[in-house]
Amino acid sequence: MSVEDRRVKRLPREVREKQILDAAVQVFSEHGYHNASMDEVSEVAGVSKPMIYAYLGSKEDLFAACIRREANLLMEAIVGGVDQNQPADMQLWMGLRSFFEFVAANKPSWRVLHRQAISQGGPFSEELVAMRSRAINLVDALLFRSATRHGVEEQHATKSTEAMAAALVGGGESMADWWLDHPEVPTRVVASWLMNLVWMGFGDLVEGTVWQPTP
Amino acid sequence: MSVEDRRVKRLPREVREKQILDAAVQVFSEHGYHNASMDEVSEVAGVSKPMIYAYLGSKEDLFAACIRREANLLMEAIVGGVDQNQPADMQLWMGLRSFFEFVAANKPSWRVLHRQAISQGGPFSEELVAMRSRAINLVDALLFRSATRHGVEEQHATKSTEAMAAALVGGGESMADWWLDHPEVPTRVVASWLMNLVWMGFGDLVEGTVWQPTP
Amino acid sequence: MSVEDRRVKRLPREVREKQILDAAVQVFSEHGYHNASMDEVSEVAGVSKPMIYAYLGSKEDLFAACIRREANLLMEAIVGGVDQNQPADMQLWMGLRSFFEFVAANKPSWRVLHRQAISQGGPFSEELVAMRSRAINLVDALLFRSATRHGVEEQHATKSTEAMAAALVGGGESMADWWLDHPEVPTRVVASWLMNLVWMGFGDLVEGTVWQPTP
Amino acid sequence: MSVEDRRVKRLPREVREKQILDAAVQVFSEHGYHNASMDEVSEVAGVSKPMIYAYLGSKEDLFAACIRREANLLMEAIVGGVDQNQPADMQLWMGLRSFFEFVAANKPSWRVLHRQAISQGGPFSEELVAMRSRAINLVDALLFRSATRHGVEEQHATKSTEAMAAALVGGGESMADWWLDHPEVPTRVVASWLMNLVWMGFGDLVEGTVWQPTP
DNA sequence: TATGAATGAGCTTTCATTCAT
DNA sequence: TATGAATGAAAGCTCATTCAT
Repeated sequence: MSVEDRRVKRLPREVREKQILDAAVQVFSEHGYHNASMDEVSEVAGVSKPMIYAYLGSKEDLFAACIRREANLLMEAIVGGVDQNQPADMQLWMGLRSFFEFVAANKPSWRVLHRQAISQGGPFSEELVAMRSRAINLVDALLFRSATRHGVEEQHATKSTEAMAAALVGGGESMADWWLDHPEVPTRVVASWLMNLVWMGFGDLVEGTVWQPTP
Repeated sequence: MSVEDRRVKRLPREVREKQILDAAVQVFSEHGYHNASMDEVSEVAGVSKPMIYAYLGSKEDLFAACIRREANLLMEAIVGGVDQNQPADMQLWMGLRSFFEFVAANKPSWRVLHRQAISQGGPFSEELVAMRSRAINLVDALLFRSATRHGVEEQHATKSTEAMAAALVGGGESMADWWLDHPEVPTRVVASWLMNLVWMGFGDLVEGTVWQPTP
Repeated sequence: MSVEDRRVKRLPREVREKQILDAAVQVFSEHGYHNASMDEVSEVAGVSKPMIYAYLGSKEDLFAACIRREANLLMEAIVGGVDQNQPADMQLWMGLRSFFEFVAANKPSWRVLHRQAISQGGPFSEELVAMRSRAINLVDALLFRSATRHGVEEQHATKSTEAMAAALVGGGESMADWWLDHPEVPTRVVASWLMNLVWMGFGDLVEGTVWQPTP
Repeated sequence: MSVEDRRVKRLPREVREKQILDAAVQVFSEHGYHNASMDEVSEVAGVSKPMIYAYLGSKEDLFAACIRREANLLMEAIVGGVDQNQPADMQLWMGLRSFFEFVAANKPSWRVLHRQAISQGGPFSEELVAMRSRAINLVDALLFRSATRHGVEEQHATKSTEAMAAALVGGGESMADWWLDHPEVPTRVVASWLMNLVWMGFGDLVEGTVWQPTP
């Protein structure tokens, strides 16, 4: 019996669950949530449909499980890449690098997270919005701490840093998307562009150098 | 036949098409592309399904038509809000303001464009990517002109400004989304945050003030 | 085009609904609720499944509609066969005859009502129990009126006549079932057996002739 | 291994079979034949599914085994409650009492027998009809003996007593059902109602007091 | 032009049943 | 003996799409 046997039998539950989730991420990332069929997932996973339902539940459940797993992996990658003892700018920089590296190494995961999850209402957005919030909060904390440390009033800082964090996260997502079509650019470079854009602009703002429309 | 009849007959094609597209945008924005049914579109439009197929083609065609129309409206709003004779920063500023105002005034359109269109593969991404490209190019042109004018080498500027433009557009989209949940913040303020973030950071970059990781 | 064309096209809704209900009664009576498949119903009806769902709703709804229709037909047959101006015994007699005649003429209806409906919990039992109640009440009213007229105390009569009515209805159902296997016996005769059994025994009871266990 | 282990291993076949049948009766009575799943039976029984198949065969077989067992219990209860040396009326009376007492003491059994078994075609009706026949024959024998003893011609008695026995059994079933919703009425009372209804009416019939429609 | 009537095709989900250990 | 792991097969339901009028 070859080691490569596509259809291995009687595996423990854990292993099968991983197989299924892997297949699901792949299929969802290729066709999108709605166009993906459970048949294809089962085929790719090398597992019959009833097993999927027995282990992971409905299609919705399966998709949610994918999102949860991938979102956790992504956040772990980012947080794991950051040294909390470093200054704020270095933390942001390392976070960005980790983010782009994760995307580069896990394109299907990213597609599921970015494209599919957002567009499906209710049940999933919760999972997704939760992760997005974590990311935004992470960045927001950095910005906020940095801003107040430079003398900006707390009250004034609160909302603007949150919105900027949202913009940064969104900008990162957008750049990651752009990068999918320009893979020849090293992720390091892409990260540095975003870093510069955000950190310098933010620094200026904190120091009172503000752009204002000429009236 | 009373003047009040909801279902008016024998209307010219243009009017019918508008009715249908309006209904489609509404329905797609509420339920998403896949969960939207042609039945509901026809019901909301007050037009029978065969008419929809006769005038706008398949569901895909209909969705594409929605995107095209809304994307054009959005781009027209942005371009129309910008005075090409103004300096680059003012153009960007007015563009941003117009963008956020459009979103505020056309939430369903925005939802269709931002959430639904992105997540559907192939057929639509073309329409959508086209519009996104127009937006990115618009911004890129501003940045590029400004960068080279300040002495940055063209070759070096090309990719970085494009990526930054992508980041700006993505950041704008993300902020627009954030704003949907914080409508009490005036769009003017949101626009100014993004403007500052981008323009100042970009200015520094152009002038050689660059953030670099401490090695 | 032959008049006998199995698949006639573009019929008005009413006609299709009747076709579908007819087919459903037949199929449900043959295979039972659960073993009946919507595919077979659609095949027998000469109508595609989507029409069934469009017109009659889910399988449950369809079954409920069958029961409702057949139950009404049965009750109408019984009530229609009874002359309210006749004395109680004649009313009961005519009701019994009509009942057995209906069963003889509509065996599938009866199977659906008697065998299938009872065994399916909740949703249907309501429809069914409603009809059964009507039947029991009908009989109960006859018995009760007759009993009190003969001097039995109201309070005492209430429960016993209701229970007896239940027994009569159940006995009727049971006899109808028995008759399905002995169709050579005229329904008239079967009806007379039940009539005698019930009416005579009831009459004795009313007159105080009571059987009691010898202690 | 603790004495308290729910799941005891290596039990003799008899015990396992009883466990399984008990569980099956419970589950079938709760959900009905079709809605009951083998999974639930195995869960309730505390026995894995393969064991069920090994011991009792398919779902149909299992159900048939339930019916057989419960039917036998019921018939044993009835027969065991009757003293064959008593006169016919007392035998009938004791039988009725035993019947209602069994129903009161074994509601799940009764539900399986009365509601579930009847509605499932072919395979089970045989088991069920067999028991029903035994009951009808039992009653029929009593009635027939009593009728011929009173001078009714055998030929004439044959069919009518059989049909009446069917009616009595059906009436009993129906009353048992009625009683499930009126448990405050003592079974003794219910039994006496049915006894009077049947015995008195039958007695009249035997003595030539016959109800006849006025022409 | 306009539509009620109609369907092919496909999807998710469930279950009785059986391997392999 | 006993079971966790696994599946073939089918059922209910929906939807985009098109006739026939």
